[in-house]
Amino acid sequence: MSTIKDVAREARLSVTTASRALNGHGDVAEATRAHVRHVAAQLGYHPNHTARSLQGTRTNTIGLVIPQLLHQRLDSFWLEFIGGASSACTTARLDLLLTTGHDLAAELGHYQRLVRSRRVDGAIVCDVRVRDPRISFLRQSEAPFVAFGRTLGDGEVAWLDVDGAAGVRRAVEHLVALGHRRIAYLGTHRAFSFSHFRYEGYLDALLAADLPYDEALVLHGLDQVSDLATPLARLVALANPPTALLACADFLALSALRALRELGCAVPDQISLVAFDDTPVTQHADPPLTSIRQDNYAIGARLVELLVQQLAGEVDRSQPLPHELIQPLLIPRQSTAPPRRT
Amino acid sequence: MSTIKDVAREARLSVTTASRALNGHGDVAEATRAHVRHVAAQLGYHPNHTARSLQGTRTNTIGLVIPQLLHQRLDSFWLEFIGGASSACTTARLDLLLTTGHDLAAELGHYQRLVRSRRVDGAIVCDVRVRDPRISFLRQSEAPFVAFGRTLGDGEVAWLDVDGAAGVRRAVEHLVALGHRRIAYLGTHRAFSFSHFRYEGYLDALLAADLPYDEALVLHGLDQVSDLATPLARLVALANPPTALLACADFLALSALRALRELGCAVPDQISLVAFDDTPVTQHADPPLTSIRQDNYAIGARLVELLVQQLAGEVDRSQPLPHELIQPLLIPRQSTAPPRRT
DNA sequence: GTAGCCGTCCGAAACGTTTTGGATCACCTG
DNA sequence: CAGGTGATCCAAAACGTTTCGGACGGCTAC
Repeated sequence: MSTIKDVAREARLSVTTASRALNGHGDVAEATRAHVRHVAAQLGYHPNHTARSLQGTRTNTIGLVIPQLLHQRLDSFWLEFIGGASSACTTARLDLLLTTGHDLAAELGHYQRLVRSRRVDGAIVCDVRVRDPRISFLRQSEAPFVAFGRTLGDGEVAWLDVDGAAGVRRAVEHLVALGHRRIAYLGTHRAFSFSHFRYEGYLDALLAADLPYDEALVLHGLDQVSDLATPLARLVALANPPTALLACADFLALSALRALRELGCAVPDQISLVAFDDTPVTQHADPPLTSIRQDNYAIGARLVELLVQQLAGEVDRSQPLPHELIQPLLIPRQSTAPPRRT
Repeated sequence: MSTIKDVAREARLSVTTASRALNGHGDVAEATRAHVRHVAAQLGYHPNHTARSLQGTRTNTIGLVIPQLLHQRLDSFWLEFIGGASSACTTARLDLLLTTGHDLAAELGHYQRLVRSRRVDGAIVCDVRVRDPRISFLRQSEAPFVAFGRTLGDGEVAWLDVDGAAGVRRAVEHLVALGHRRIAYLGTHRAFSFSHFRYEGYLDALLAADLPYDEALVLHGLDQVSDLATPLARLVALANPPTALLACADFLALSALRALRELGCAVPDQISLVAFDDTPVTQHADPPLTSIRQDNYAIGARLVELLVQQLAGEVDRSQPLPHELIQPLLIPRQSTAPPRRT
């Protein structure tokens, strides 16, 4: 493989001039530049990226660590997200270093490795927790980063988030408009930031619709491997059972759908069901689920753009870090209907 | 950020000794090593990865370029694949550079950039074409790489592939065992290597089962945006219509399912349907689809392992490059049944 | 004619490591 | 006591690039 020294020697010029010629600097004669270009092309010269990174102090790489997805096959979120991020990286002439971690500690470890060894110029953190050690670390090490999701009390952070509370409010309004007054909530672990805000949206919406809060209608801490049959059976067996179910993640909605089917509880005839995350699986479910949609591709792309801005704007530390709240969309489908008259 | 010079100065030693102490070389006294370690820890020293890469001649990075997925949301293949690759990278102490390309030319461009600028030590090529310019390039530039899929006539290449022909043969045998004799085939563009081999499996299986080949039953060149309603209507309207449909990709199966429903053609009562790629969507479809399963996570991981072996085995160019053929599994579900007696 | 300037070029340093090829010294061996 | 042997350390080169601070010569302006 040829280096710039080869080019310089072959062109009978100094390495400096060869470099400056190829990089379009002004202080080299046009004829010389053309000559250098020609020689470089002929030799098949391409600058060594590593050497460039060492000399400059930019690696032109950003890091993304995502959770290990074994149990999350349903979720097309990540692929769309990655597609958007990667595509935005290409337009910004960056490369994306992708890593997976099987838990939060592993993810933290990866961010530490990437940042400390100067492997990346910046990072994107997703699946943000209410208190997030990855964010604490990145803040403290002063590495540029953008979070997908808000934390609580981790200080000033650049973030982009979907307005989960608003999404849930819209879902509740939709159900209330159909005539529902007993709306159950299926929540994931509230350490996840998205879960926290979606639940807040639920509480807000109840208040706004003047509906009473009933602890019996709220389930927390559910995940991919949770058994929903038992708690749902209990819900349905209540003296005053819910007429609608709001699941704060698509996999919960699908589990719920299956459990309800087994309970002989027809959707939407006996109970309505709303899902968050408008993934293909919820669309192709039977019945297709009413759900709350966000543009995952755009989210990934936008996060990269925010990071790029942060990387470019060298000195304006005085500027406040950007925050962006995206509005999700309610997509009504066949899983919601007016409640049965009793 | 501290460098090894800082460590050396602080420890009152030469840079050489500091380096050798930290890297576990034998020619440094244990007391010295402990001291250096202590100083390094105290200073929060972490070696600069870029500098290391420049000095060694390894970047410890491998490149993966995947197709832009906008129309392919259904496909959980890529996420599982990436998960496996990324996880294997972590265990091999490598990083994964992920890029997307919106077409073959763009993908080629990315491989060229990555390899020429020495950005990566090796690469993985997927979605292999029957003749593949990316593979031609990588071969010619002598970059280590592994292909997911076989090419035709691109010369000696390290590859791993799923035995698509065998998968299709099993599907046909399954249908034949149920009593089907008129089996239609829905194929994607045959430039894709997987498509090529799956179609060959179809032809083989017909021969083995002593069934006649009927051109009218075969559709080629279908993709995500193809209209299946028209060709399927034509199929169903044949004087001697097929009793079973074999789709060589999951998205084709789902499109077919929808089209058949619109045609009022019940699955599996009037026509059986088999899908390739046992993705969640096919499992949750109505009815759940009989399909051919491959372990995408394992495939991604194994590809990385093969690449790592190639990167490690410096000199044994004499050894033949590895080839691995994985056997997929037929998962019978409710979309296949014996043909209706006429 | 000299000072200043512009256009063009270049040597050397720098980025942060690792590795090469000794140097030094104490100790042992015969 | 001379020579050999280890153990421990180090200065300098190397990886491939960009940039800093000139150098050189010809031209213009006074």
